[in-house]
Amino acid sequence: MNRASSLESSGHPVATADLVAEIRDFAGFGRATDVEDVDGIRYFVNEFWTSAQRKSHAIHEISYRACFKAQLPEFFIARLTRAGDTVHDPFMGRGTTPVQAALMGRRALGNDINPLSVLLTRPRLASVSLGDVMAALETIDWSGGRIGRTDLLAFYHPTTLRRLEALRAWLAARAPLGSTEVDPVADWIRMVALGRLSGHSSGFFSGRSMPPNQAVSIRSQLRINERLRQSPPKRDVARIIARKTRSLLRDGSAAAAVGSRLLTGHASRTPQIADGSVDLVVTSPPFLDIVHYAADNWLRCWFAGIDPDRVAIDMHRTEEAWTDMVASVLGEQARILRSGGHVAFEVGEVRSGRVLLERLVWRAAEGLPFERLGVMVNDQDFTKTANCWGVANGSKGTNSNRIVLLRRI
DNA sequence: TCAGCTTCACCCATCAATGG
DNA sequence: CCATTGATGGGTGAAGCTGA
Repeated sequence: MNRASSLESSGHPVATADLVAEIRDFAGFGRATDVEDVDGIRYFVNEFWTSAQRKSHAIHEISYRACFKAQLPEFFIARLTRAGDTVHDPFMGRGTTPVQAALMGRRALGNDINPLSVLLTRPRLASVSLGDVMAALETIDWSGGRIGRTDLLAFYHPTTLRRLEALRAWLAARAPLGSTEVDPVADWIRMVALGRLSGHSSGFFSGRSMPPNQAVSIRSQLRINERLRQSPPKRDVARIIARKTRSLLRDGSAAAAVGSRLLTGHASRTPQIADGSVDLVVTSPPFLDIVHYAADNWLRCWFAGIDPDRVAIDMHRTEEAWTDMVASVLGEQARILRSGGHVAFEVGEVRSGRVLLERLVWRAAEGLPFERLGVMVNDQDFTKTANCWGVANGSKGTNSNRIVLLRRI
């Protein structure tokens, strides 16, 4: 079958015969790809997708620390798969890859060590409507909540906290953790609530706080309250959930994702996925010890009823340990990929560009059944949270997507 | 034991861009 | 107009390490 010349119904060209040629010849933003060899690795530098914020499907817009733009998986899914093919992300985070795959009619697989990932991703692979959500919110007894943790009053007005406790109890009955029999509407409501727990506007349950992708400690919140002379305002939890639901669904939802599967475990051990059953892997691992997922997620763990101490998120401090981790994950991807399938493995520059993680990934792939096609660098300006500590955008931290491209032999 | 050094743990609390 | 979004790193002091 000549995949290179076929076009699927969505209009995306599929399964290019030569990904490297397409990247080399790419000029979608009026700029030619800069190709250079550094220490035997071929780099392709260009702007490959838009740098503008919020240009992908609205259903992606849930808060999570460290997530790539949906345009990244879209770029590879469009070129390397066709409708019905299987796409996997072993480090799915908020689930950008599986959700984008489902939106494009692919079978979506995903995994993450953090149990929050399934809670944030699964509801967006189901078919839920605003009407379903509004109706369910009507059935909740909002006055029935009992405050368990008074320290959370640093974030919430007592009435808000009682409402959140009522919602937690309702969720525990309708969509218990670890159960496969969850009510998809309750599952959706929990996903939305997890993104509204803290923030800096009236669309969040808390008083003014840091953005919800990095919840501050109780102590810090008390200091913020003092400095701003605020006490947390009363919030209409149901109204906030309804409003965010409307926003998330404004572009529609994923057409009931067929055969999707989400796992909670190590990226290097996914025995639930059969040998040779995957067409494309698009992923991005944690970058060394840069992002502290456990600390960021304490408030969400409370809401969801997850014991944060039981979430064993590995931190790889040294480059050697990190490279070993990547090698074991790539070994597992080699097992589940079909011959001719691809891996797009994204990293960023860390430690002010002194550590080039893509070189470590390149080395980790050595000896595995992969053809190493090169490193694609998506180079563009964007703004980020580091501004709040006076770190200028574009100067420090991660400012580009660097994607190691592999083809399964 | 201790000086001298390195590493670790923790704290901090924006603003530009975009879309409704 | 206003709500919402976004892959930190430098400063600090404690703790750890090394060699005499």
